[in-house]
Amino acid sequence: MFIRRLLQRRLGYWTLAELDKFDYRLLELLQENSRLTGNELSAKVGLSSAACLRRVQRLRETGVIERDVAIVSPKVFGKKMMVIVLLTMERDRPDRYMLMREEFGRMPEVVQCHHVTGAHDFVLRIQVSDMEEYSAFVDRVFHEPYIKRYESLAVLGSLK
Amino acid sequence: MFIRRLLQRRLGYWTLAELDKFDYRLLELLQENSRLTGNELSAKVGLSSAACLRRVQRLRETGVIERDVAIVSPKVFGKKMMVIVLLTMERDRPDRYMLMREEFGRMPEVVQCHHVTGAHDFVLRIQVSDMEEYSAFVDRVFHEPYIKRYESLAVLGSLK
DNA sequence: AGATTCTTTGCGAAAATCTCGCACGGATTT
DNA sequence: AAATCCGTGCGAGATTTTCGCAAAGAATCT
Repeated sequence: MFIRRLLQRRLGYWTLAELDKFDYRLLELLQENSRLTGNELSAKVGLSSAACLRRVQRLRETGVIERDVAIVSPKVFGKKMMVIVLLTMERDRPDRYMLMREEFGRMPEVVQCHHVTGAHDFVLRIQVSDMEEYSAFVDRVFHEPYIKRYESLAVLGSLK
Repeated sequence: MFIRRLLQRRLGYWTLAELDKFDYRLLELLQENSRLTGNELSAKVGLSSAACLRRVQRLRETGVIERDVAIVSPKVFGKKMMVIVLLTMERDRPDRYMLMREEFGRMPEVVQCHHVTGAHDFVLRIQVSDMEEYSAFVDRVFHEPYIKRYESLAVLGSLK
């Protein structure tokens, strides 16, 4: 177990080798439910409560656990409609890519944004309340000269 | 505020009308960081710590907050590669849709699965460690008679 | 309007949970 | 073999959450 600290100190961040089976088990559990208490973790992992919490604490500090979030039922925000958009940009404006990403990051409708290879450039996941809102969004965002084409896929149902 | 409990009792679950601005603010905050303490929430929301926690407790009980999860850096699990797949199925096998969804649900590589309208039928988000693993996944899953076409978009970078 | 009922709030005590120092034991280095 | 470096469990102390209670606000009823 000596490796842990050593590598952490030298590299300043974690690499795979430093996590043992306990860490993986903890991550697995917390990924499913981050509100498990020290005692609950202890029972499932086989370490004392304190040991579990210390490990979790370090996983957080070192960025292995990036953050903890509450998953809110989408219905609540009335954003019942989800759309996946395949976006193709004009090839002559590569400088636009970074700007686009930043802009997408600030738009509340954009739940996810992936920059991809292949026939398209971006895959966006959009969450809106209805078609009207989506339509407005499209007009506002996608009718730009450097956007060549966009394809909207309305989501009928999702898993995970 | 009387509406809250009333509807809750009658319907057994929450509807939009029952959430006030405080609830929305709390949800907004917890969606970003679910580890905020009562005092921190109190300061940002303008209610007492106890009131905040009581509300959050209820949001959880009633399913408005579905669950809390830790977000683990994908690098940690060695799943460094993300691929988005646009899947088109043969039109004559609508019965396959449900089965597919269930199967995707059980595959650990499939992080997300959306059933969509339009030119494609499914949009999958796949997380694997390398091209080799992805290749194996494709061979195993996509080479089925009822799958007409699939398009893989490798993710270069993501937001959110 | 006024009385009644139901709900939420803030406060503060009690319970639960987390953090931290400490001594011990196993592993690695010298 | 001695010294050093973790990680562990234990337990005290700190922090956080839960809960009961009285008071205040709304909604409902007369």
